[in-house]
Amino acid sequence: MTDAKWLNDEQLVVWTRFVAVLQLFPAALDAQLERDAQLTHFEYFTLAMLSEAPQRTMRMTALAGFTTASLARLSRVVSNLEKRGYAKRQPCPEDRRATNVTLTQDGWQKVVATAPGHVDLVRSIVIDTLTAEELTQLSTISAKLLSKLDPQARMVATARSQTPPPV
Amino acid sequence: MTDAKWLNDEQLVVWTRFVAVLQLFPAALDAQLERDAQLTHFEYFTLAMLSEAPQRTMRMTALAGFTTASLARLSRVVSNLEKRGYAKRQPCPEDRRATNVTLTQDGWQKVVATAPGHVDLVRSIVIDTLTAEELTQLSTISAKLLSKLDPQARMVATARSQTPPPV
DNA sequence: CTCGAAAAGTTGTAGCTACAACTAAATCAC
DNA sequence: GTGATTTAGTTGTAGCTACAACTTTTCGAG
Repeated sequence: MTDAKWLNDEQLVVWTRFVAVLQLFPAALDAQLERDAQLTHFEYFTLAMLSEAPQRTMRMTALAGFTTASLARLSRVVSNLEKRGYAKRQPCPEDRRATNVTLTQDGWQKVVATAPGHVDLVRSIVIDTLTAEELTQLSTISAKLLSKLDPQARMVATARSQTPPPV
Repeated sequence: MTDAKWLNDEQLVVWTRFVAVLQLFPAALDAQLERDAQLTHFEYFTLAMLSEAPQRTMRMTALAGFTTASLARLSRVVSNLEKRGYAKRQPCPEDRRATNVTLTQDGWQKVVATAPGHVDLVRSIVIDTLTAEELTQLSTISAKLLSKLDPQARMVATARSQTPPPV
């Protein structure tokens, strides 16, 4: 690895702060969504990704990529969403190993109903707090971190399309 | 809340990327520490904070502040660390509601042994990946986010002192 | 003083996640 | 073609965390 053993004071401050962000941010997202929509952030994000896919349908593996999750984790979460009527699984005709997940009408409406409040939170914490310049910086920095965290970039560039509900 | 309903494309990219970081970073930290030292990142961070406290001792509530955790969570983790001989609890004489946690000799050695490998990871993902300028930016941005995530700033500025093992 | 509220911790319970083991289908090599 | 490997997905199990309920002690008001 690298040579220097410890972090200097400045580096330590950055790191410590960032660790706090890593700790608090997911909790804040979960708290808002759980309170307002009885969804974890991961569940919401999964529904949101599905809502933007063509036909609102995606293969499990693709969805796992978009949500940066393991197939195991996604499988459990989709089962749960299915139980609640927000998603539906169907065997994929082209590849009989694969499974297609589709957002149901209820799932779509859930996303539509939930998105505004969630976007408000994201705006209030990130978008409206940082300057345009800082937002750009965060974008660049995140991309660099991701290149180390996920070298093969399984987490695709998030193909955009369609109309509303985004993240 | 704010008025605009959706995020524009740029904002969406930033947010999506950042969500991926939020997802992958903790997993990477846990994976390295679990593999090399049979510790979660939260456990390691707890030990590291203790290692820098005067007397290597802190009240539960203070430690909860430094680790940005709830008392409930910390209590369980400290119990576990105690079972493994890395920490020790003692009733606080000044306030009989309170509990002091102390890093044991074993705990200290665990931190000393674990820190280098962990610092390597942190360097390789963050410190060495970003330019000095970007590090400063990340620091500023993190501070701004924290001001929203934790307005009362329970998470103190991480009083520094003593010698090695830092984070 | 003394009573009600706040602070410091702990713990039961339910839900989520990681890891590993496992099935089934598609591919690749020869 | 046929067996070995890889890909897609599911599920058992153990461990971690959040939330809420509950003690015990301290503090503040009157």
